[in-house]
Amino acid sequence: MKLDDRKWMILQAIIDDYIMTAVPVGSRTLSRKQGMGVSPATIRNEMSDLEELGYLDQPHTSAGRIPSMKAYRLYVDQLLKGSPLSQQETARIQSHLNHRTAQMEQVIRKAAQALSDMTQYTALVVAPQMHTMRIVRVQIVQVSPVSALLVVVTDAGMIKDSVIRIPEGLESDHLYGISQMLTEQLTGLTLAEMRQKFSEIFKNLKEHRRLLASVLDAMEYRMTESETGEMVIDGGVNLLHYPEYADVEKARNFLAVLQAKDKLYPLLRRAGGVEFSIRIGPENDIPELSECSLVTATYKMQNDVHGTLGIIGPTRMNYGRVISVLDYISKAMSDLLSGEN
Amino acid sequence: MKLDDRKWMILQAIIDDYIMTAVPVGSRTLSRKQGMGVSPATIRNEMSDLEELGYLDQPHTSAGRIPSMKAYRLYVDQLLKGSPLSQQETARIQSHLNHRTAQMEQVIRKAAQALSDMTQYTALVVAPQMHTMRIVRVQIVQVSPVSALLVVVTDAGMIKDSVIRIPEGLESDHLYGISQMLTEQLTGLTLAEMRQKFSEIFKNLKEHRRLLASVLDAMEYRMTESETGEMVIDGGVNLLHYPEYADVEKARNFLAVLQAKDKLYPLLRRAGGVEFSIRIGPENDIPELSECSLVTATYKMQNDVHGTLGIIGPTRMNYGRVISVLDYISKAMSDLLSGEN
DNA sequence: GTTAGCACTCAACGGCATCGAGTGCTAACA
DNA sequence: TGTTAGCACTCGATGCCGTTGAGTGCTAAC
Repeated sequence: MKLDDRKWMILQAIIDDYIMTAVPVGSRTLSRKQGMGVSPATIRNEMSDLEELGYLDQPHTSAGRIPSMKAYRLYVDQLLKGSPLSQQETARIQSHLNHRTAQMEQVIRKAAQALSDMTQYTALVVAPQMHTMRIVRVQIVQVSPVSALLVVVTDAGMIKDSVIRIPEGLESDHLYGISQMLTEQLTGLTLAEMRQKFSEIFKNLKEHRRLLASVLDAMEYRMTESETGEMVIDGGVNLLHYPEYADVEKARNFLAVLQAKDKLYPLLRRAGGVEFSIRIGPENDIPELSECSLVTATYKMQNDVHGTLGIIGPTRMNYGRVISVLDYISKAMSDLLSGEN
Repeated sequence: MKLDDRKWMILQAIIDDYIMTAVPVGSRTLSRKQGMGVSPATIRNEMSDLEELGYLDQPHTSAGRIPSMKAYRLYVDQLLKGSPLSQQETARIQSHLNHRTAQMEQVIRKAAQALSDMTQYTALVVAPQMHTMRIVRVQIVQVSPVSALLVVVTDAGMIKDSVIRIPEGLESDHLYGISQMLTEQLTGLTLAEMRQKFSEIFKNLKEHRRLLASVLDAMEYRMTESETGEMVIDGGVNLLHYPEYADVEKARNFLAVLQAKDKLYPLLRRAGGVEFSIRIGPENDIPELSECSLVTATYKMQNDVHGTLGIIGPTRMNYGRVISVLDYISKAMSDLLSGEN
């Protein structure tokens, strides 16, 4: 049996309808739709075929049909034209993003807000992985007799700072000097390379060991922490609007998964690099999310460094819109982040 | 009619029971409890009195009684001894807090986690208000030819940084000098005073106007932003465990309120300063939270600067435990934050 | 190949009886 | 006078139908 034009049109109509209503769609409802010049009976025959082909499921005998995962797959692979956003919509996104967003963290947070606001699903945004970046500048700023702020700037224009404890009695000018030295020594190195370099520095330098140990410690911590640390989730509550989560139990489980960022993180990471990735239902490996789909896109910073942003929603999500929004926002983020910093 | 000892004991028992089970408690259930040496009939009489006195409500004729707001008020005012935490519990809190928490923001975030983890309710923590603090140090660190990191340290030991745009062609040493000047000029000033000082500086100084404008702009922004910006909420999902939120509608509304930080913020602020504040049901002014109670405590930084932390839970929350946990964590935070920074 | 007709299925809904925890009242008791 | 046993009553919760209606599959006619 082949998926001819009419079958394809009917399948498409079923998916569209189900995305809108979350209610199994029956032959009669479908035939009443304009443009569908056939009787319910005909549609029933086609539906029966589509079910046999694996594109439709039937919750129970006397209910309508719902699209199967296979149908969604086909749908997103073939059907998507990603209609461009209206001017009002792009303006709305810009109003989210344009408000004082210079810092990485803010860009990420605002982007997540924009995403969840525009799609009404749940948004995820992760920062680029630190350890692929190279150090460009290191600066230690004294903030009290015993503590300082360590500022590290990477080639992607990312700024990370951490409070470190310093030995008492160090002068501000001294720290400035050490900063210069560190910048000189570490420029161009990645995390892994940096660690090695540090043991060299340790060997050659007798002074300031405690200070340098603090610095190394903080740098390593910040760089690895960002593995799961720099993920922002927004609009988790949005999904509670959909009938799929009319049951509190389900809602709670879903929100609990969002809480466990360390489980979510690899999911986003894995999708990194590709422009778009769509995982429908069980295609994502978290069992609690087997009734959700995850759509991700990539944004870029300088030097080919990239991060990921994504949307989690019910499998019957509005893929077309989600892709349009992701597309627009990822580009907007890239612009913000790779512009002159 | 007076609230004699037996009435008081019965009321107490009802509240305790209701806190545990969320089910209206009846005379028979109560009489079966050990230590209650009277028959259900007697208890019924007492209950009837207590209802007349306004301490008990009856959802409907043939249900048990539930404590009224007035009862909770009495309960928390008189009954609370705040039993100290067990060693396991304090250890668990410490494991939340001790992990690399030097930075203000982290302390706040971790404290919120600890709070929600230990109580299983929803935790709120707000940072101290910036504008009560005084500037101790200002430092501008170049991070690229056109941008710099502005670091401001306050007398409470709080560190704020923001990326600012700087005119091209400025040298690192130059920025260092300007930082020194700014530190000198601004030390000891609050936000309001600072603004004035700046116009003075502007008058006397012809150079670097664009840079200084950026600095002022960023400082003002950061200081006012922190009004609602520095609030962390954790464990919003926790409340979905309680039968009060078995309805998704209610759950969603609750979570939506948490989203609107700007509404929550004044609530926490208002309670600032007092060691403990307990607002039961409608005593907090947010209608959506009229079935919740808010318990807050205060933590201190250096120089009498203080922030607030609090718990939101159902009115039938375990006040005793909540107070114990708040007490412990607020003290732990104070220790962390007012220690040598 | 399409459509009308028809018997069949099954979740959803509403009515109805039952159950049981709880109450208030009264009368007996210490 | 306070306490308790007994009893009729209330009312939400639960479970059991019967009905309804959207939907299906099959068959026969167009």
